[in-house]
Amino acid sequence: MIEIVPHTAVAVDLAILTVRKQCLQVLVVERGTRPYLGACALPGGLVEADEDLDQAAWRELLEETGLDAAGLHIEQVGSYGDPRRDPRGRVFSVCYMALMPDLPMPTAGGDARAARWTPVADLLADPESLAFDHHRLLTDAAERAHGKLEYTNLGATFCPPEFTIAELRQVYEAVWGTVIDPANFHRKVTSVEDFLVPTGEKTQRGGGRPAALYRRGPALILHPAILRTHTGVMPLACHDHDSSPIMSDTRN
Amino acid sequence: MIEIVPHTAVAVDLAILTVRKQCLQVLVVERGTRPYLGACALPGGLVEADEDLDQAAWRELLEETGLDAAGLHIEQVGSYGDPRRDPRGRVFSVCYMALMPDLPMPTAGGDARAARWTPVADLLADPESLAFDHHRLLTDAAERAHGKLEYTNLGATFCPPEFTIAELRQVYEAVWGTVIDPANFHRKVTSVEDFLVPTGEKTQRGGGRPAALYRRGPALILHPAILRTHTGVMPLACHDHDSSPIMSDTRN
DNA sequence: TAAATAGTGTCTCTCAGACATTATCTT
DNA sequence: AAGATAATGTCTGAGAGACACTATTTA
Repeated sequence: MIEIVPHTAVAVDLAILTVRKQCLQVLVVERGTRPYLGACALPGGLVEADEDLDQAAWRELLEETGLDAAGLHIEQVGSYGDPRRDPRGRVFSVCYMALMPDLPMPTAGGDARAARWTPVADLLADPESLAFDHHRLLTDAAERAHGKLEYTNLGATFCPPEFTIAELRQVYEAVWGTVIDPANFHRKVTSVEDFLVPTGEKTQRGGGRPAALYRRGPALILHPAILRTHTGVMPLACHDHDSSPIMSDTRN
Repeated sequence: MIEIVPHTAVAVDLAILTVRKQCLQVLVVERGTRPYLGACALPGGLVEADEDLDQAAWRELLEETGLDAAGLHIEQVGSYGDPRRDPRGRVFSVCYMALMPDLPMPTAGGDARAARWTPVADLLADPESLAFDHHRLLTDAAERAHGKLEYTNLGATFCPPEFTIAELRQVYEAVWGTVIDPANFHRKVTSVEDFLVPTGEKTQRGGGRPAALYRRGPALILHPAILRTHTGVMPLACHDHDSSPIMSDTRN
């Protein structure tokens, strides 16, 4: 019954997202082989013989970032199977989205390819900015991330383990490209049950009154969702277009 | 760079959903080959050499239902790649969800397998009810359908081209397993811009005052979403567990 | 002190849910 | 007339957005 399609490969590609410098950024690698030699692409690789798709995605994430799973979120976005999407042959690709805080990467990953953070908006603005059909993959991943923030607590996965409400708000503003009223945002996120857990500590990272620190709470689904109608639209451009290699990492 | 994983096949499986007899139902086929000979499964098949995933899904839908695309909605749900999900070898599967009105099927499909509508709730209640990992595929597809009704106008794809608001409401009640206040539902769907287009005609399908007929409007995204908090929960059981073959179709 | 940021209070508007009321058909 | 269903009206409470105001830090 099953007839094997010849030369069929299945790959997993990752849209590893973070918020750096008030801006949604994605980890891209510079390709060291043909085709698309020298072009940017989402990191990824073939699924191994005894691997599940999720396992392959976690393995790729570890290889690229050197970071372990701790607190990260990973989620399948979709699959892509155009017969001509890879000139070398039939390669199906499953795209995963990973959300992580703006961490300094321990290593540059297993292979020698240069990995760098790049603003998502810049890549989405140019359909030719990424190899293969990765522009479409990134479009879908960014849209998924946008939607997930509305009705889940995944925004906090972009923050360090302890964070202020202002830091969380800046995540939402970066992902959505909007300006959010600080007062209303504060009231909203603190009123939703189990969304935030106060640590009792305070920080003076900013210039003004110290802010309370929170951890991500156990609530997964937000009800009602955070977003209704959005009013203020922020200039989507990032303040800093630095696509620095992840070795020379600087926290902001 | 690319090393082909041996014996890799990619299939597309379909969760073809409809609302029949006040109940969300899915088209299942009886397997005519091993493994899982005689068991029920979601219809599907291998992606052909020159096909995109979406094309393969549309082709399978046509083969199973004999119906053309007219007004139907199809959407990728997810991909499944457990190495042991198919005992014959490595088969990745991409699950698609299709939504259609309760139509009499022109033919029983290309092959001789018996295709029948079955209540989704029955299948979900028993993890062993479907072959392979299709119980999980159906779980994910049903959850996707549930969510999509909240913030899109896809509920209307379960209805015939012209429908009454009561018929649309019964779709929502069937998919969500809830009781919805007819008055509030009427006010909601008629107030959302471009959600429904009145035809100007009326029908007397019911016993009371004739209802106005509508078509599905051009609005794709509902804002705000229909569902907030749900109160009334309906008994999920279907009034009729008839899993009649699609040849002997009776409209309700 | 001024500037900056954190956090609270309050007003208004929209909308969901509950439910009464009216409208129009069949029997 | 009685019953059924369609459609509208009205009240209430929850919550979003706007924005004034207070609180607590640094320069």
